[in-house]
Amino acid sequence: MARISAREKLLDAARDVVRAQGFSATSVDELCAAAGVTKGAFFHHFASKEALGAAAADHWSETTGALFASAPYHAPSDPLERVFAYIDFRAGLIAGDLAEFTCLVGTMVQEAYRTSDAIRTACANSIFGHAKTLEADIAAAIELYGAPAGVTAESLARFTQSALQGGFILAKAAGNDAPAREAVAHLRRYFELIFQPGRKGDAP
Amino acid sequence: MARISAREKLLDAARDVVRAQGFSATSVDELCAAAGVTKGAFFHHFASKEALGAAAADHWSETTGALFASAPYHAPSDPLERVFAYIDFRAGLIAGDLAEFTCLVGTMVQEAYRTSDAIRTACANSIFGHAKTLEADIAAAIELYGAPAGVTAESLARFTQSALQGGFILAKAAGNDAPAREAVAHLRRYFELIFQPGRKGDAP
DNA sequence: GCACACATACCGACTGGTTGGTATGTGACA
DNA sequence: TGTCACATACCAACCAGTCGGTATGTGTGC
Repeated sequence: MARISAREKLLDAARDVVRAQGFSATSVDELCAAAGVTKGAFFHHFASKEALGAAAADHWSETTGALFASAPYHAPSDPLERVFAYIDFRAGLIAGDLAEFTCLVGTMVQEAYRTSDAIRTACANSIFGHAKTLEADIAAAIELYGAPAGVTAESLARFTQSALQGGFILAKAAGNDAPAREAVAHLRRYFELIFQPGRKGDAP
Repeated sequence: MARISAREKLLDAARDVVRAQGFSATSVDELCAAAGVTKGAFFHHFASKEALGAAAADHWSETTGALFASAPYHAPSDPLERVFAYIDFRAGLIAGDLAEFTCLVGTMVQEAYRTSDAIRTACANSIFGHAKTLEADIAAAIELYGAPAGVTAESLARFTQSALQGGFILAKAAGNDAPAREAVAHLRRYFELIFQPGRKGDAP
């Protein structure tokens, strides 16, 4: 029976509680209670609350990275199909409670971008690192099918994350997941229009 | 000499400090110091910190509402040109410090959507209310030029806000305004592709 | 195979400062 | 003279972080 370390339990608790309440509004005591560990354990593993925040962002990068790496959207042989499969996979993740499908690092970086460079950097690595995993497929799709002038794979990959993060904010405001689903649908249509056959003004 | 009331000063201070630090991380004392008023004045005007948050969101709706209402993007006679002029106007607002051009209510709703219904509602009214001001022009553009099946003015208006809010998050992560400008550029291209002449599959 | 030295993981009472909020006072103006 | 718009003083709860201590390994020399 593999026992879960206090560190792991705190990281998992941080993921859940921070997505529901935000980082600043969550106290160390609350985190410990949610994780079922003591304050001593907290400060044994993390030098400060800020360090826990940065570690939680790194942990998020690792767990979501593994989820996306093993996801089925990499299967199609056509790169453009893989991109659409990615978008559809993201749409499928939008289900259940808001705090379950929204983004930890998107939430944290809004609160801490100016007050904690450690957290800001860890969140930036998570978001832009994930965007980077899409670049190869998008670049191959552009190579194969062409794209309007000025469209680059890097920029397009980043925009997928902008659309998603923005959808999450509107979903939180609305109190339901509809705006997030809607944002993904528009994102998909944007890609369909960019790569539609017979679009004028560019060549593969 | 029109004296500015403590209430107004607190609302303005909240706008600036909350955009820089977040709502939870900002204390009432800090707000009072930034506004140059005492704690007595704070609780004379607001029943609680939460009430100040909701009032700040409402104040944001009013001031930004006035800014957009008097902006020059309403001038063109063609509705689609007005939509592009709006997008370009938004692009022009992205300048200077991150805390100066990012969105107060987008920041607040991420922190408070689950803990304060008053704040969540005020933020939702601000975001969706602003989106609503775009609907007439977008609907007229669809009427005039047609749009792909499934595209509605309401949904498209909301998506403009998703793209912007997401751009702000990535900008905060990056530490500069580039991702926000980039998001607006992609949003513009999406509209160009939706309304491009000769697109297949639909009629005006 | 066992004693010893040291390391890691954790515990929980405690502290000094901060928090949102309250109670009471005061000057200006109607 | 009353009431509105603030100011001052204060409080109990809570905050992040500390600290002395314990329990359980783990590698090493004999």
